[in-house]
Amino acid sequence: MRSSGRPTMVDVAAAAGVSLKTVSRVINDHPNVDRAMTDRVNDAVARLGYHRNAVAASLRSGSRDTIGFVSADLANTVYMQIAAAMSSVAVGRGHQVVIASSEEDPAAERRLALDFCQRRVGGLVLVPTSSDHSYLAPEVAHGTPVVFLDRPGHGIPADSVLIDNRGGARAAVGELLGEGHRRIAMLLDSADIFTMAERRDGALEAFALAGRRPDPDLAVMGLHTPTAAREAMDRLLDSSDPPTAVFCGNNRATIGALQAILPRDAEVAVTGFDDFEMSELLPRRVRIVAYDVTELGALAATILLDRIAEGAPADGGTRYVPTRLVDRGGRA
Amino acid sequence: MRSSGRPTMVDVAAAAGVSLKTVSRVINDHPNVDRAMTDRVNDAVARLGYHRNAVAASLRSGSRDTIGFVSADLANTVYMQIAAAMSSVAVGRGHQVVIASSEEDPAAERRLALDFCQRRVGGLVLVPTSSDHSYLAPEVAHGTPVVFLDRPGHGIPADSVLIDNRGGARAAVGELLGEGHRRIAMLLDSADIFTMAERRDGALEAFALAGRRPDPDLAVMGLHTPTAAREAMDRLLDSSDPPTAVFCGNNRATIGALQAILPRDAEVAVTGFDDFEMSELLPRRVRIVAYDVTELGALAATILLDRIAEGAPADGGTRYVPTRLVDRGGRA
DNA sequence: ATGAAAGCGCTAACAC
DNA sequence: GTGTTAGCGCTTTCAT
Repeated sequence: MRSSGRPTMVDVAAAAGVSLKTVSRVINDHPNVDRAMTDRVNDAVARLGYHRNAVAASLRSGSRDTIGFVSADLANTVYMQIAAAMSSVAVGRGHQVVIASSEEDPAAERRLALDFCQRRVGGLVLVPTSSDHSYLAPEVAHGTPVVFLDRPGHGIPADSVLIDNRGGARAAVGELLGEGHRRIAMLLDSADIFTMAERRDGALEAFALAGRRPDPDLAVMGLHTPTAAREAMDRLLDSSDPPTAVFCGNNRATIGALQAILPRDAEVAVTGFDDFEMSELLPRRVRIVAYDVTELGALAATILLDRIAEGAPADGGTRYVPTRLVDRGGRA
Repeated sequence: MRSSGRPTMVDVAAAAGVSLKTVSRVINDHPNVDRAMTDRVNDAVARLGYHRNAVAASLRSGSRDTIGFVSADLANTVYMQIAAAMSSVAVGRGHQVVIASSEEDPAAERRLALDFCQRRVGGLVLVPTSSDHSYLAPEVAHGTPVVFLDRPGHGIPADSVLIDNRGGARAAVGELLGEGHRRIAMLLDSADIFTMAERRDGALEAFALAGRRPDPDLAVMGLHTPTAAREAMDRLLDSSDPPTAVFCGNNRATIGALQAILPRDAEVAVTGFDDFEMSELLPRRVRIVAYDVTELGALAATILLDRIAEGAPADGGTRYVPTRLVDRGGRA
């Protein structure tokens, strides 16, 4: 073995008295290697404590068995669950997942995505923060497929995996309207966020289908935190003509609304988008527009791995993960 | 540019009419490069759409700016939060994080950890599943530091970052005893799990400090799911002499216990280890032994990156993340 | 301040 | 079935 560092295939070959190529064949489980040779090589490997250098291998072979996941916000448990689901699928197919978070910063997204490309990932899953992904065009052209997750991307051919935001919101608000609710509050984050705009539009579709118009005073947008949602809900409840129901655009809004509603035991039907841990333990009935987060991640990973395997460019197709309206809480 | 594939530094050098080395210097922001040269190179880079190949660079330089995280169970939101915190710290220090999950399978842990080493990660953070990590001894000896997270590892020099399980449990049960509770149930997972054994021992210490003995009939172990915990709690509540308080060893146990307690509105003081999303919305007071999950991940990443930076082997030290007893719920 | 040559550790061609 | 040779794309001497 060379004086410094770990043993290499050359060292193993020397120790086993065979050629470098034979060692490579044994290490990579190639067929057509003589049994005796294999044993001699394996002996030397064990003796020297040899481990294959995957970096060198992938440089030479051009193999790229890593996929990069650029989340928009890893603090959000939903994206972490997605990352976990992706990792599970990827590892099962001989890949691994590298994660990073743009923290909703377009510049960071770009930096991280291009950095992954420099490291020669086999493909990228992106939760878009920027509105233009043409900076990735050269990478896609050179064979790095991209899958957009949760939000659509722009400027490159890529697949997308989205939630059926519109349908979920339409079903939720539709059910409230069907039950006779007329004063339905809406607590939403900014409409600049794709999912929020979609959910709002779905809710409006439900009003239209019921032949009704939403009361603009009951719709509050730009709520980014549970606290903001709680304060908005408090104001609505304190008004002279409070809502009888509320539709919350994401789980932060739902949490905030409940923080306002529960202490005063207000009679408001609560429906929210996004399920959350422990929702079943809530002290009152809450309806949730739920979807299979694991499916979202697994689907994105599967599509990406298929693209990598087939070496074909993305066709720009969009897959929607369905939602369903479920009952939570109310058991206490 | 060569016929196939992406442009390389050689292509850029030819296009700019400079040497390969000059290109390398410009790309890597070396000082002492003439302004005119820099411009010519940058021109060629832009024209050819050149991107650095980080795989080739790290093969030659031996740099290793990735850290591997082998979680025991990525479906567990706590480990996902930890991964997110690690990624955040690592990216801030020019590294990236690769994640994988052993799913509590020692063989998988070994396979994943060694696979990361083949890919020449700069270091490993491991949530141990196996009880012997000597399989990593050659890697550690060759300069790959290891940090154990949440559970101690064995057989190699490595740092550890653990929660103060014992102290947290002692404080929680101690407070219940101090309030006069004498029939305190304990719902725990298997004692084979390090954290469970520690939490149980901490609870027993509290009893000892109070000069009391726990009732063995009230201690249920091996509860792996919320459902199992709920059934156990139901049985205890149905018994002739039910407990007046319960200490739950993890958040799954807490959830199960609440699922039993809330519907029947039983008068049982609930204390549980591990905080969870939405715990503040619970319809009754619940005390939680909480800790800063982000700190746990950030600490592990920081220690590992320091080891990598200093090139020094681990000293086998253990850092404890403190716990604190907090009040949750009871606002409704 | 710049360049020429060597080589990181491995796999892909091609011989034999 | 096995060995020889070349070279992946870059960084690192060392020379100029």
